[in-house]
Amino acid sequence: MNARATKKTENLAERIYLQLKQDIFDFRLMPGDRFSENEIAERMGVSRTPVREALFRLQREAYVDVLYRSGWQVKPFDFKYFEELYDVRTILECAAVRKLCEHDGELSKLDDLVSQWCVPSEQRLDDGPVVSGMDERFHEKLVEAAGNSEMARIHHDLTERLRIIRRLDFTKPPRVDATYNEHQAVLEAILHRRVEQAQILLRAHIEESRNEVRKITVHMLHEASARSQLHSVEASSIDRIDG
Amino acid sequence: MNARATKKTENLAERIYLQLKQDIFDFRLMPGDRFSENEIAERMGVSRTPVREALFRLQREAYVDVLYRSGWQVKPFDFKYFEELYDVRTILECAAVRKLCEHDGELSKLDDLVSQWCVPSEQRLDDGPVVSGMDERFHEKLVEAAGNSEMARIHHDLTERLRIIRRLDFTKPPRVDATYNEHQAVLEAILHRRVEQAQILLRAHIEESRNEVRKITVHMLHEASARSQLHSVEASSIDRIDG
DNA sequence: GCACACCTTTCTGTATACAAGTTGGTATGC
DNA sequence: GCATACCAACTTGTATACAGAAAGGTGTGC
Repeated sequence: MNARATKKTENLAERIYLQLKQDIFDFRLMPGDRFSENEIAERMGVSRTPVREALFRLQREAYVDVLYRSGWQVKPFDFKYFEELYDVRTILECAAVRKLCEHDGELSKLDDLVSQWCVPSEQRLDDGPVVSGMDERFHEKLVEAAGNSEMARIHHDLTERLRIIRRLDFTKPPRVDATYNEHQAVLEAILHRRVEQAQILLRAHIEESRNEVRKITVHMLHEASARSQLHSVEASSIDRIDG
Repeated sequence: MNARATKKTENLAERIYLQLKQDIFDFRLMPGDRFSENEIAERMGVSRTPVREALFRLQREAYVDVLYRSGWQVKPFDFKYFEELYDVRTILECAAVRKLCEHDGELSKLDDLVSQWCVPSEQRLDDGPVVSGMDERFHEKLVEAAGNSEMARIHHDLTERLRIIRRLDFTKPPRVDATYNEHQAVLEAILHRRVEQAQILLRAHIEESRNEVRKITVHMLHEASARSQLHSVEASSIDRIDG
């Protein structure tokens, strides 16, 4: 009877974790920002214990760093890091596509994706953030369909880590439309068991998204840099951003 | 001046973490075993705080599970899980080999590996555990040489998780010798930029190791099962082991 | 003898107290 | 005026105290 009564009280640490991650994603906590456990605890109205638990999780996921007895820091942006993540993502997804194409039985697992992406242009959605989320799910479902749950888990982790910059894609309608076309082409290639073609298409699709994000990120960070200099903040975070 | 004075006192939580992992690896903590934070804390002579930190890390690495307000449990063996890890490992290593073969410049990064593995048979080592460790490093260095540090990190995680069953390989001299031959063949194929051949050889090498471990694991777990039934322990952990 | 309810114990989740160390500012000596 | 040393405030790391919930044993009613 108390199954839904305890709907919210469970997992204080989890709540802090999600909140902090959202703060980082929304740039309320900027790359390079330093803060203490007490600050967070007071701001969230909890004790240090769940805050520390949340911070350790974020540290393990490479969002923050602990400075020995001298506070925490939001990890500065590192382009090389994101490039590498994109790279691994491509490798895993191409492997998933190969598994799917070489799979003997039906590919009914892909039905959902087909009905979502292979639609006439008038039925296509055009809301940037919505399509961005759909794009994430497309790639995740592709890997899940390959049947290796550990591969799917690792790919999911990559997706999480890339989200902070990936959602900068889909800010322009042409990218939304291109995404529909590219997903459709990939799905058709898989359904026709054309391994090489499907991999080439997928690789190209990810590469385009990556390039788009790369452009936007550079732009965005230059703006952030300008803001920082305006506020005469010490430029430590920006140094590393540009570096 | 106190740089080396604080050699050991640092990181109590880290120490507990390593100790617990070792306990799991050495089967002092058997799959399915249940325990509480207090038990560990008292046994290690510390408070619950660092124990909890260590347990959360182990939980994230899929070694243990927390049962809501009812203790912790060493994760039961799951063959499917290890099979999947092997699979992802193969995918990453094959991708690394491709990168290496398609790399334009010199492959001097592989010099260390060549000098270690491409030796006449009288210079080969034959101590099982030693070669097992060398084998781990061989595969890790192969991926590191590909130049993507995130890929290397993920591969390293896989290696860690697989170690508990992987070291069961190399218990017989023929496997040691075969490992030398196979590593040598892989390296030569890479140095000659034969992508396909290198991948096929590597895939076969991992597959052989996997099969060997599979056989030994089944044997070992049947023994554990027999022991458990002898002690008339409830068979929960063994059920999942065989299942 | 069986079933159900209560109660005690034990568990994790959270808050707080204490210890050890770093940092930055200030005061003092020159 | 500058450099150095000391001190106070603040930080994380660790230990302990408390709260709420789950589990298992025990006792009672039938």
